Formats: sequence, C-alpha cells, structure tokens
Amino acid sequence: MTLDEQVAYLTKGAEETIRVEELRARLERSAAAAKPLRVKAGFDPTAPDLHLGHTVLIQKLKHFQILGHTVIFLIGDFTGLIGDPSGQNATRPPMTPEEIAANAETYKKQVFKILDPEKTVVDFNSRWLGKLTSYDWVKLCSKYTVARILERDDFAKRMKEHQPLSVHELIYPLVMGYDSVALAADVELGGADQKLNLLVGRALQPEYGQPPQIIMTMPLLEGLDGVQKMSKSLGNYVGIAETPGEMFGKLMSISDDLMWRYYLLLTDLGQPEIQGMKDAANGGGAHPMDLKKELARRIAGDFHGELAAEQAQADWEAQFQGKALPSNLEAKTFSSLSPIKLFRLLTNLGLTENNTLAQRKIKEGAVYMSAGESDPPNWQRLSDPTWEFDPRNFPIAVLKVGRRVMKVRFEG
RNA sequence: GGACAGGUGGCUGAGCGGUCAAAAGCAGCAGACUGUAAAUCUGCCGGCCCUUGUGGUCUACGGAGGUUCGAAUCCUCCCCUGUCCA
Repeated sequence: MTLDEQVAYLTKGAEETIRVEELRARLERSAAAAKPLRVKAGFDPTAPDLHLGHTVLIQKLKHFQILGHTVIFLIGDFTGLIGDPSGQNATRPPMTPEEIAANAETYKKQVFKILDPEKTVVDFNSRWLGKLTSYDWVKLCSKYTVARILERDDFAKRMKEHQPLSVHELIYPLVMGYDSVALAADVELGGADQKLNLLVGRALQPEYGQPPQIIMTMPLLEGLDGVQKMSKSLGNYVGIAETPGEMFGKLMSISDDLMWRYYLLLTDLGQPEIQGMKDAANGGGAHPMDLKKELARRIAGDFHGELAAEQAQADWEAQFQGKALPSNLEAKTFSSLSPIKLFRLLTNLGLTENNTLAQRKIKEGAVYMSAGESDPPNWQRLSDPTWEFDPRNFPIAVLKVGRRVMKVRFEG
C-alpha cells in the first residue's frame, strides 16, 4: 500500500482523527526507521465480556496490525478503581489480583478472535500507576487545569444538573492520559465518548518530553434498542462469546433503521454496497427481513464460522417462522405426580419468578401448554389461574410463558 | 465552618395527616397487529395467601426515634446530595 492508501485505510470509518497529517508523517517515519507504531486502546477490567460495541474499535486495531504495527491492549485495572465518570458510578471496590487475571484471560480469548496474538501486547496500567509516589501524583495534577477537565460534557452536565461529582473522577482523564506517557503511545484509539480523555493524553505527553499521540475516535454503536449505546449494564448488547443462535436471534430483533448502522460498523461491506441494499429495501426489491437475516448471518459467521451461522439461521426460521420448538429446548423433570395449581407449577419450574407473577401471566393469556412432545406443538392457551394441573394426565408437556418454552417430564 | 434547598418504587417525578402499595411519564413484561422489526392499541407492573375478589395479609416513601386513633406527609437527631457564602 502506498502511504496515502494506508492513511485512507486506517482512517476509514473513524469518526475523528486528530490529526491526519500527523498520522501520515508518523507512518512515514515508522516505515523509514522500520519501527512499528505503538497503538494503544484501553479497556475496563470490570466488563470482560466483550460485545459488538467493542468490536468496532477492535476492528480498527486490527487494521493497524495488518499494516504491521504493534497493538497495545491495555487493561485499566487501576483506572477501574475510579470508574469512567461518564456513568453514575461511584468508586468501585478494588478487584483482587485473581479477578483481574481471570478477566484478562477472558479478554484475551475474546479479543484474539479478531486480533493477532503475535502482534498484540496485553498490559495493565496498575503496573506503573501503582508505583507513582505522592510527589508524582501532584506533579501529574499540575500538568493540566481544572477548566480543561471540566470541558468534558459529562462533567459540565453533572455540574449543571447538580449531580454529585467527586474529585477522584476529575483525575480519571489525567490518569488515562498518563498511560499514554508510560507506554509512549504513538496512536490511541477510543470511542467517541473518550475524545476528551484521549486529548488529555495528547496534551500530557509533551509535558513529559514525548511527541503528542495521534488520536482516533470510533463511533459508538447503538444497542439493540437502537437508542442507547450498546452496553452490558443496559442489557441491550450482543456478546461476542454468545452462541450463534443467540446472536442471530438478537440481531433479528433490531429495528430496520438500526440494521443499516450495524451493516456500516460491523461488516466489511463498503458504503456503496450498503446503499444499494437500502435502495432495494425502500424500492421493494428486497424484503428488509431478508437483509436482516443476511446481516445476522454475517455477524454470527465472523465469530462462529459460516456453517454455524447457517445452522443458526435455519433454527431461527424453523422456530419462529415454522412454529417449531427450539432445537435446544430447555427440559426439566418434575418429581411429583400430585395435582398442583398451574401458577404454582410455573413458579416451581422457574418459568415465572413468583406466584403473583405467574397468576398475572396466566390471566394475561401468556401461558400455553402442548400435551406430549409433538413438534410442531399444538398449543392450548391456559387462562384460568386456579386451574389444577394433574401430572397423571400429562406425563410429558411443553409449557410456554411469553417467550420462554420448557419441556417438562413428570415422574413420581 | 455558615445559610438555604433537597433525599419517594428500575429511572424521572407528583404527592391536602386518613379514601396511598403511593399520580404521571419512561423503561420493563404480556396480549393484539406484524417480518419474534418499528409504530400503534390494550392490559400488567412490591411480596405472600386463598374461597381469584371493588378479597386477606406483610413489607415499603434516606436512617433512628417521637407526636397522633392514624404519618410518605408534623417534630427531633443522624446520614447523604446540591446551591450560595467563608
């Protein structure tokens, strides 16, 4: 690749690159000196389960790797104690070394589905942050002003809304910035929400005699709800460790609008191809559902392979479009043959959380039963909460509450 | 340290001392409609119990006490948050 092509390749899809000229210059120098760039990205150790939202960034790291640069996968075990101030979180309890090590392993396993382990350095910022003396801390704090820290939207907003804001949260960007110093990073990648943090690193490095890092921000991926960013705590995510079936199912539940966004950020299709599909869908030439299936299959395939993805699609179609029972149907044995009130049975089986809820679901018409194990099942709605279920009449039955389906075997 | 304003269900946010398990909105769950999409409409949305009902009961409005026949609502102390002042 020519230098221009490299720059285009690396900035592709990025929301912002500060600055492209510097990136170009540094790539040139790197090539001339045969010295790979050090590309850093930080991750929170408390959420070791990566989801598709993270992969937008990891894909970008991979691009650097492909061009021969060194990726530093930084686990923020020290900064994790503070917690990213963007949320409403307070100080977190310190994690034990065992927990951190375990999470790091999980991270590696997941990240290396995308990144090349040979060209990836995994590091922890407690390695240097834990050694700073009080003197070092004061010195670090003197390098940046409060006003600049408060530029951050989160802070400004919380101040304005009279939300609590602790001093240690203000330090967070500084600490992150110091990581860049400690690692002598050439480039740092982060989500768009991290821009200010990344800029602090860029500002801090010259203070410690280093050239300022180039920063690149990647767009935040919306979660399954299509509104809030994808995050584990909001439950609107697709984990990359999930089964192909789960991935496929979750992706099929996103809105049509969101589908285009996912196509853009999670597949390697180019903008023109995506636009073509969009036009086809709008013009009636293609059914949006079919395009969504393709998306789901592509993404599931990235993590599980083509075959598994196709199988996931077949299962999904059989279950939701062909009304069949799911292939991995949950089965349970109930060891009692005495008659039991239906709502109690549901709670005992774990299909509902408590009896009150069970009764409610029954009244709402959300409960179905299919006697025996025929597939496709012959559902019968059970809408009488006081109905007494007699296992002797139904040695095997399939029960459904809302979306949950379970096969139950009754034994004495 | 001082003055003031606040702390209500997952979130936002109403709540005359009794009719409050607590308005409203959001989120969530279920049903209808569909493409398990979105939008829309309907119902539910603290727990437990039963004879399933405009049923019974327990626990809830930062914490602890108090005043009252009765408190989310009044009083005292404490904790927490914010604003302004030093």
